[in-house]
This record gives sequence, C-alpha cells and structure tokens, in this order.
Amino acid sequence: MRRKITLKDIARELDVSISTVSKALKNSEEIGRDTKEKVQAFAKLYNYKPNNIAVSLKNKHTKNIGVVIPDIVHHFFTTVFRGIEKYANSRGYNVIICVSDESFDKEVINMEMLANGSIDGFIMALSGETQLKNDYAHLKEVTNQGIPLVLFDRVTDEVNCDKVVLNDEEIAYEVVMKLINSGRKRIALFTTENFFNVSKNREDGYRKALMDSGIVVDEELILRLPFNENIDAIDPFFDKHTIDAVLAVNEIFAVHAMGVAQKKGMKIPDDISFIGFTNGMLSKYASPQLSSVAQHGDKMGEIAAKMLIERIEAEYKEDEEEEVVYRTEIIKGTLIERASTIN
Amino acid sequence: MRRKITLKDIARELDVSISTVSKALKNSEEIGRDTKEKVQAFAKLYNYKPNNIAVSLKNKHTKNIGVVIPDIVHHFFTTVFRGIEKYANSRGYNVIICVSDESFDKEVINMEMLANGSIDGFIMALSGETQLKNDYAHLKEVTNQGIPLVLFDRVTDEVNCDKVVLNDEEIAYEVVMKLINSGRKRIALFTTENFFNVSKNREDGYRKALMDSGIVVDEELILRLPFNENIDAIDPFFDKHTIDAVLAVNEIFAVHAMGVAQKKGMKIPDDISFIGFTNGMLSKYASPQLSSVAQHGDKMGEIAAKMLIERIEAEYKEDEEEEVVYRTEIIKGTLIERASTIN
DNA sequence: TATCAACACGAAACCGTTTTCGTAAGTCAA
DNA sequence: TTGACTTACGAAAACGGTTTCGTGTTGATA
Repeated sequence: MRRKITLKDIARELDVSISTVSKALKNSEEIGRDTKEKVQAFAKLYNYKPNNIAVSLKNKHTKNIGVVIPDIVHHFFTTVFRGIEKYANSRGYNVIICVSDESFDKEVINMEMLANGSIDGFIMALSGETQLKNDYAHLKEVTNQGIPLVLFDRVTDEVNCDKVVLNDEEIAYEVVMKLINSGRKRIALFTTENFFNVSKNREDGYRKALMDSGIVVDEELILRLPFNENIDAIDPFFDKHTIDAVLAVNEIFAVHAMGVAQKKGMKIPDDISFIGFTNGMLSKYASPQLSSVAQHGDKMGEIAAKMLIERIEAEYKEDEEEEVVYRTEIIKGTLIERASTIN
Repeated sequence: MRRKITLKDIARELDVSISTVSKALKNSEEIGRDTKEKVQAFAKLYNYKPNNIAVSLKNKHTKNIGVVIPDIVHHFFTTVFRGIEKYANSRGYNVIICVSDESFDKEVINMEMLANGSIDGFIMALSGETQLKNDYAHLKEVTNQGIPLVLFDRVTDEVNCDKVVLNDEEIAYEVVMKLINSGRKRIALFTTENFFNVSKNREDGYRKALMDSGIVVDEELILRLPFNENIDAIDPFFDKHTIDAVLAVNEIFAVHAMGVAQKKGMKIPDDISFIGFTNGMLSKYASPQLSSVAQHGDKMGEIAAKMLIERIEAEYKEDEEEEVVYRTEIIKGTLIERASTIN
C-alpha cells in the first residue's frame, strides 16, 4: 500500500526545499531550468498530486458546491442536478449533495454541516416544511456569512439571493388558454397545498386564464392533494364532478388521473384532455402519452451553477463591498403536446 | 457580513491560549471549570463551529464519501443513492457525487479528483465504457492507496474489494420459470450488449431456466439493444417473431415493448406477458401495469454505505496490516406481480 | 577591485485545527 | 523547608500546501 507522496517527500528525496518543489511544480520563473525539470520528472514518476484539503485550507476555497434538494428520486430534481453537476464539473467543481427529504430540520442540519468550510456555495430548492413554516433563518445565516446561495424552483422572496425559476404562472396561463381555445370549459386543477410557491403560481395562471376567458373559477374543481403525494382523493373527485380537462402540477397526478378517467369509461382526449407538469418518463410512456410542460431541468441546473460559480469567483476579487445586486433568471417552460390533448 | 470565528479569535478575546480553547470546547479534564465555562459560553454566543477543512487536514479524514455512478436520471441509481445518502448522513458523513455518464474517461477523472484527499472512500457502479474496455487500473490505483472501495450492481471480479449485487442470475431464473410454469413457451429476452455483468447474469438465468425446462434456447429470441438505450429495434422484432412472453432487463424496454405489442393487436397478458427489471414509476403507471423485479436500491445503497464506513473506520484502528477479507453482499430481488402477467 | 543587479533558492509564516509535552503554581506530607 | 504530586494551562509541532521575503552566488560593469 503506497501512501500518497507529498511535497515534503519530494523535497527530501531531491535534497531541495519544500518551497522550491512547490514553485517548480507550478513552473515558476523563480526556479532554474534544471531544478524544475528534475522536480517535475520526479513528481510525474511518483504520480504526485497536491492534497485537496491542504490547498483548500490555505486558499480558503474548496472547489466544492453544496446542493440541497427535497428529494432525489424525482425526475425534475435529478435533471436539475444533472445540469448542475455537468456544469460544475466542467469548471472544476465537485458537488456535495444533501437531501432534505422535505424536512425543515434536515435542511438546517445539512446546511450547517456544509457551511463550516466544506463548500464554497449553495444551490438549493426549499423543502416543503420550510415553505410551510416560512422560516428562512438558516438561509439568511448562510448568506450573512458571505456564502453565495442560489435558489431554484422552490424559492422565496424572503431571502435575498440569486434565483432561477420557471415562468410557472405564465406557462400555466398559456396551457389553460390552449385548453379553453380547443373548446374545454370545465377544467380541473390538480395541485398540492399552495404554500409551495410553484403550486401557487401555477394556480394563479390557471385562474387568470379562466377569468380572462370569462369563465368563473369553480373552487370545487381545484383539487388539493396532500403533501405526501397521496393520490387517493382523485378517484372520488371524478365521481363528484363532470369535467372535460385536467391540468396537474406534476406527472404523477396527471397520469394517475388519466388511469382513473379511463376506468370510468372516459375517452382521452375526446371526452377529456390532460396536461401535466414535469415532462419525464411517465409522460412519455403513459397511455395515452401525456401532454406535459417541460421544465428544462438541465438548463435550470446549468444556469444555477453558472450563477453560483460566478458569485464565488467574484468574491475573490472584490474586496470592496459594493452593493451586490441579485438576479432572478426565469426559464420558459414549453408544452410538449402528446396524445392526451391532440386528437 | 460576519466572518466565521476561529479558535484564535476566541483565544485572543479571552486571553488564553489556542490549545486551552480547543481543549475547553472538547470538555477536556485538563482545563479548569471556570475557564471551560467561560470558553464554552463565549463559543456558544458567537456560534463557533470548527472548520471542517482544518479538522480534516489534521485528522486525515474528511467524513465525505464519494459516489460515482453512470447516470443520475435513472430510477435504480437514484434509489441506491438515496439509501447511501440516508445511511451516510446518519453516520455523520456527507456524500460527494460524480456522474461518469457511462464514460471511462470521466470515471477516471472524477475518481482522481476525489482521491486526492477529498473523500475517505468510494462507492461506485462501473460505467458502461469501463466494463466494455475491461480496464480497472483506476480502481486498483485507488485501492492501492488504501482508499476503501465498495462496488455495487455494476461490478467486476477484476478488482478486490467489497461488493453488493443483486442475485441477478437466480431471480432471472425464477421469473422465467414462473413464465414457463404458467404455460409460456416462446419467451424472448430483451437485453443490452452483455459486457454488462448484470445483463450477462440475467441472460444466464434465462438460459438456465429454459434448459432446465427442456426448452432449447432460440438465439433469435434474444434481442440485444444497443448501449445508448435506443429501442427502435423492438418494433421489427415483433414482426419477425411470434412470442408469448418477454423478459426485459429494465423497465423502459419492457414498457416500450408492451406498447408495441398492443399496437400490433396483442392482448396482455392473455396473448403475451411481460416482466421487467427495475420496479420504478414506469412499472407502476404503465398500462397494463408491469410485473417487475424490485432491485431494492435503497437497501443496496444502505448496505454499501455501511460496508464502506465500517472499512473506513476500521482503518483508524488496525495499523497491523492483517490480511483483509472482502465480502460480497447479495441482495435478493423480488418479483412484483402486476397486470402484465396475472390474468 | 569594488559595486550591483539578476538569478536561484531557502526560511518561515500562514491557513485552523489537534495533541503532545513542558512547566509554573499550588498542595501536601515528612 | 524540602521534595513529590497535582492542577491548569501554554508552547510548539504537525497536517500539506502557498507565498512572501531574505540571502548567497554569479557575472557584468565602472
């Protein structure tokens, strides 16, 4: 078992000082040709690689970014994560991921662990509990310490930082308009409790589209499924209400609802059409295939990572505390039309 | 912007030495009651938290584990990851994740980055390219350096380390037997190129089940879909061959195949039945619902993490290089029967 | 021959901890 | 009063790098 070789080892072996070795490996002008070549050859031979931890300690940055998300087994979050990881990697950053599991406490604990030097910045989507409690002290704490933070998808106005979100309200408005224009009149909304900013925004778009079309919003047609994604309430909903379209805030609600509707003898999309959010596997392989709003998670992740890394690397320069201006990047969702709406 | 407070700050402020502060915060017997209380109160007041990086450098362990997987937008890997993350977190470890994207080079680069002090151990599933090239020098390099490694799912005999895998051959044997016992005679296998150990093992189980039942294996009924999961070949397959059952090595192949079969007018499960691997969302929401082998990703991840952390923490004790014995843990898959096989 | 810059390198501080070891002051018994 | 222990703390090394600054040696110049 070969132990990793250090600068000190090289210095001892070659009978020069540690600083000389360090400089030689960085190709510093200060060091003579011969010495440089000797050191570099030796380092290559023994496969010397600087110890990340030591470099981090000295340089005060880790080249790690922390990602905190509510759930990892979830198509949208994984695509965002993939975008983050890809971009971060291309910039030489590694990604530490923590799952809050929709729990406020876990979110806090995870952030505290990472905030003590392990990472240079955070990218996160708020947990459900955090949005419910509306308590963002841990986020403010982190930004106060000067650690850059980028929020995506599940964001809040309460904290001042860069953000990247979907144009939830707009796209919901658009797709509902599309349903209305194709003749649908009784359009249900299957959503979650609306302390989630995304659900709330989509609902706003839904309401606005109806109102702008002269349709009064029937509150009965808004079905709020519980936090834990328990979908049992969908079946009875179809017994109680006659509807000709459904907008669901995610794939699962939509696909499950399609199953229920079909079981009750309705024809899709003749009798009823469906549109979901999150254009994932389910949308593609459901039958009929589900029309769905693509949220472009990859792009979202890439942009979030880019914003974060820019902040991180800007910090090295500006000692002068100029008033920082935070940006909110808005990604446009796109409706992918499939058999659940086209006939 | 409050900077983080250090031992040195506390020491200066309280007019004691750094070592005293350090010991006081660890409640060392060496330090007097008064001093301890004073230091602890001050530390709490200013919310002192030790710098992870400095502790890591000193203690030679990071409390980070590195996970390298081929893909993150993939139900099985995310469930394994969730298991790893959960267990690791409960033991105070953070998880750094790198995606190899099925690329050998990325796998190598990622591992090298992490191996230079960033992590205490690796958990990984081999990339497709790595299995194809059959080149494991980077893994051996890492284990040679004394970094513990646990391989899961996509493993190889070429490297000596702990492993956790599914009983692929056995479970494939079992489910094919089940198909045979329910009267199926022409059972197709939809698999990938078989440099993947899992595909190969499942194929072996499939062959063995047929042979043990006195059915000669018709090589024509084994469809090898390409690396990139391009599934176009499935449609023509149904035109060329008459079959009454399909075993697919993943959900996508199976669900897609069900769609094709239905389009060609076959009734599931009357005319043909389907069984897939990876009991994910697709299996549950396909129509008909797909019978699928649950791979228990969560459990696999948890066990992998447990094995790894045991190795890591054992290293601190045993200086004596007793001959280490590596274990291979085998998880039993379970067939979840649904409408694609039951009638 | 004395002066001086350029060159090539080393000493040492530093990042923030942990930990070993040394020691001053206090306590106690002889 | 002296010697032997405790007690309570500090100095310093160490982890593995980076970086600033100082300095001995050269060769060129006046």
